[in-house]
Amino acid sequence: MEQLIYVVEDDDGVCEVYEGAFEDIYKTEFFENGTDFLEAFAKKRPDLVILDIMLPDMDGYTILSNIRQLDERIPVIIVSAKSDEISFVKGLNKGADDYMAKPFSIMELLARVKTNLRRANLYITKADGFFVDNNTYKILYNDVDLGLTLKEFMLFKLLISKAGITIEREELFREVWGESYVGETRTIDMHIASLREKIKSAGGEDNIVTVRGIGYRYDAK
Amino acid sequence: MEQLIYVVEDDDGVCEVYEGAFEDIYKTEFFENGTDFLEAFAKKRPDLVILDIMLPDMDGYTILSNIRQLDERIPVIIVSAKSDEISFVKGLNKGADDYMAKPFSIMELLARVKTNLRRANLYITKADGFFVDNNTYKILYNDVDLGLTLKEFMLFKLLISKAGITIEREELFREVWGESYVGETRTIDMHIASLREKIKSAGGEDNIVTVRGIGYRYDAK
DNA sequence: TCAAATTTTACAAAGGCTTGACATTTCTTC
DNA sequence: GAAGAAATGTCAAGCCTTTGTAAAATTTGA
Repeated sequence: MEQLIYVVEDDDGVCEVYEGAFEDIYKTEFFENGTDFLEAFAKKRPDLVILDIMLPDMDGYTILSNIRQLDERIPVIIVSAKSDEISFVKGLNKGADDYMAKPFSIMELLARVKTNLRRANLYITKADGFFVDNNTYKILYNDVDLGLTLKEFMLFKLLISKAGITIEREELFREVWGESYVGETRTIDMHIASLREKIKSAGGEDNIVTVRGIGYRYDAK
Repeated sequence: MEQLIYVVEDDDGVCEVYEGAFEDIYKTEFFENGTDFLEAFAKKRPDLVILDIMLPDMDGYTILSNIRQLDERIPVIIVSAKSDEISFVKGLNKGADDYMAKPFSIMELLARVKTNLRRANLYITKADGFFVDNNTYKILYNDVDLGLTLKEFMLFKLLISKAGITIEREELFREVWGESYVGETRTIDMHIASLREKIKSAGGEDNIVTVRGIGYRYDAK
């Protein structure tokens, strides 16, 4: 699943360097100022933010505070034009996860991004508005808890994790129930039904497709 | 609560620098070699580890693997004598949380330590009104002693230390009782029950969540 | 030995899962 | 296009598993 990174940076040259380094690995969106960024952030959360402290319209620390108000966990890497240790400490106090002083090697930035994503994604995967939280065994749709039972959770997680791929009944049964399918009861259908029901209740579309004769598939939007 | 840092570093000069920087902020213990460190680590877990890759007796990566086997989450910052990017990547893949190439400013190390502790503390909430005292084996809620027995203490400490993460019954059993779960008696449930009871008596909310089919989880407020 | 802690037993209470009957849809065949 | 067959959707009842709780039995430590 491709991960999304927001970069807040007003220097075009730097942006180009980032773009070259990140393409093919992450999806990136660039923002020249804090206003645009915060607007986008409110609409759609990225997996990580790279934030330049020096911006035309807004103090980077203000942006950081805003981010942290909306989201405690999204990793934020602060980038500063000078190795100003005071601002570094300030950033950390405001909830930054990492800090890099320009100039730095793009390899190092890539590595830091990777580390921070790894940490954040250790237990949470997200797709298409759904958050699969393996810590709590909950799946949220736009922050609404679907209230799934364990079997439903495992079933939906499996479907989402193989989005776009049809999973045979036999495989669903084996993965979720740990047995091979006996092919006569309506057990799977029932769980699919209640899944669809709960997704709809939470305001989501029914993206679970029945593939007659084979099984089910989750289709991303 | 003062946080404990283990530093594995064989260069005395470097150790002195660390000591000067860390005193008054963190409690530090220094180890000259991997053997001593691992022995101490097995006995008492620090809140963070600073690990030099070049050691007399043992490869730093071996130590890292050992740490990760015992604990998934304790932040480990790798320190390397040369800016060798290959070993950097190797460290990250083996589960390091951060990396610093010598020479670096001590301020930067301090900052990294702080960042990593902050991040780790997102998951390990020793706050939330509860104070876990490992010396007296007491847990206080708003200065009120819960009066826990040893098993209750270990159980609750484990739950709190992984706040937000569901712990399987099997793991609870293994961590607290040191055996694998045989799954027939109500032992764990009993202790959970008395924990809930004692927390309530001390005026706390019941933040221990039952995850049916899996285990229990402590949810921060 | 006594008291506290821990474990076990037994039963109650929830909650979730499965099942079977029947309805509906889709596919096949003529 | 119609009829039959096969697969899937739906419903509600009952069963089974898991968890909560009380009390008794056992162990542990002073």
